[in-house]
Amino acid sequence: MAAEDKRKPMADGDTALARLATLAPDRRARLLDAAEAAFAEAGFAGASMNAILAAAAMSKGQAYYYVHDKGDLYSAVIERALGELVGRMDFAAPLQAETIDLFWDGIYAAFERLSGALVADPVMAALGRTMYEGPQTEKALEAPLARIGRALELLVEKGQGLGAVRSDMPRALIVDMVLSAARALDRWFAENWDALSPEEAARLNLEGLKMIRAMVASAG
Amino acid sequence: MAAEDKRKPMADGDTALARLATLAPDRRARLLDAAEAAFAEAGFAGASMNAILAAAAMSKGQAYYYVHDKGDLYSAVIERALGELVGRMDFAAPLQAETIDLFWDGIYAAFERLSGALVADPVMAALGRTMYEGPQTEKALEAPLARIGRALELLVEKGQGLGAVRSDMPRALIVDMVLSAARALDRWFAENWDALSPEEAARLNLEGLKMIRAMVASAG
DNA sequence: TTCACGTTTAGACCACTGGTCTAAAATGTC
DNA sequence: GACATTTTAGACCAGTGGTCTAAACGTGAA
Repeated sequence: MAAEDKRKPMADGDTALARLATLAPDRRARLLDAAEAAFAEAGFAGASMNAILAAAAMSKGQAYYYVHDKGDLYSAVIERALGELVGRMDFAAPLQAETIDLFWDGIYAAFERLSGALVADPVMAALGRTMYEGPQTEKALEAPLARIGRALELLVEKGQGLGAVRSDMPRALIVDMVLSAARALDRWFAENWDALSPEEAARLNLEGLKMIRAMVASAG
Repeated sequence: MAAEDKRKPMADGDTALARLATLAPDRRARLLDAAEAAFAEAGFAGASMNAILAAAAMSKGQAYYYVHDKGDLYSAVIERALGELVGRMDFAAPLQAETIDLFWDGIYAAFERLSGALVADPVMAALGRTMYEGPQTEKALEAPLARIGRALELLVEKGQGLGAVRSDMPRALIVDMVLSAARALDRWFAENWDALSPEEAARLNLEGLKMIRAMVASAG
């Protein structure tokens, strides 16, 4: 607890995570797979480290050699999942758009791809719902979220440059509100998917994005 | 674990919560106060039941006689907090509004009151952030959230009647998106409050509400 | 006053949690 | 082969939410 303990606060965590990167890919995958399933099903706090390790056939000493914390493990899981997701979204088109309409169309397409991926992969969707769990996850998510935030911020910046997105509000606030509304939309879809005809689902998805657009579009 | 154990699944919980209602008000308050502080500081999972009971000077047997669960205790805390909050908001004006402008003005005023209350009471704000923690809280929140959802739904219904709110999307979805965006707005305020001048804060608050309005307003 | 009976309280106890630690095993390196 | 470093195993620890038994308390009848 002494101040001196904090001289290199992240040293242990860093070396541990660095080791994780060098772990044989199959063992690494076994660990992350087991953790991902557990977190998705029970949330961060609800998932049992012991159960994860048992499922991954990994001893405690081994695991805590490659990971400093339950939080570290969680970060690694999220980071991997996030990598797959943003890869699927592909924001190249809207980022290079030269008109407001092309900008929005590109975004519609990217979010449609994301939504499709989440609907097709309920584990990933559940994992995403985990991310607002509380102080413990919040800390573990700093790094991964910063990355996705930067990506979205780039998008908002581009939109502001085109005059598509309002410039009279802090960019970070706009990013937050868009993310939140988008997640609400997605959660609603996840919950009501079975009761929707494909056409209705498509219409609501597009219309939901238009609502978000209306929220952030520059006035006039 | 046998099926027969579930014949009356909520009986115990119900009787326990019913007993809590009859507990002497001061002891009840002592318990709920301690729990509220703990949940606000550490989240649902992070808060220690033992610590709460110690702070409330209450034995384990006593507590679990009045409450079936940690979740039950959490529900009780949220319910009490929610009661105070909705009391402060007062939606009478917008619910009786006869023009679109009056409707929105009433809502602006109510949300301004809410925002003020949350800013003035950081414990309450932290408690609110707790509510998306995961499967465990979600279950405990069903009852309290249903109540607030019904209130907001009434509001949306009124808005649709006036033509202020779009009617081409499921009402539940609109409610979800509004709640999410509003919470994002509020969280952003909580985090950036210190860096804001009062005038800027007021402007952003109003403008943020207008963004939400733009999102749900009927087209044209 | 004494007894009986339902309600309420105390806290020892339980299985399990995430995390630490030591000692052994494995793996280089000369 | 000998030595040092990296890696693994799992007993162990304090603390968790929750259960359970036994005592304390209150109350009305005899």
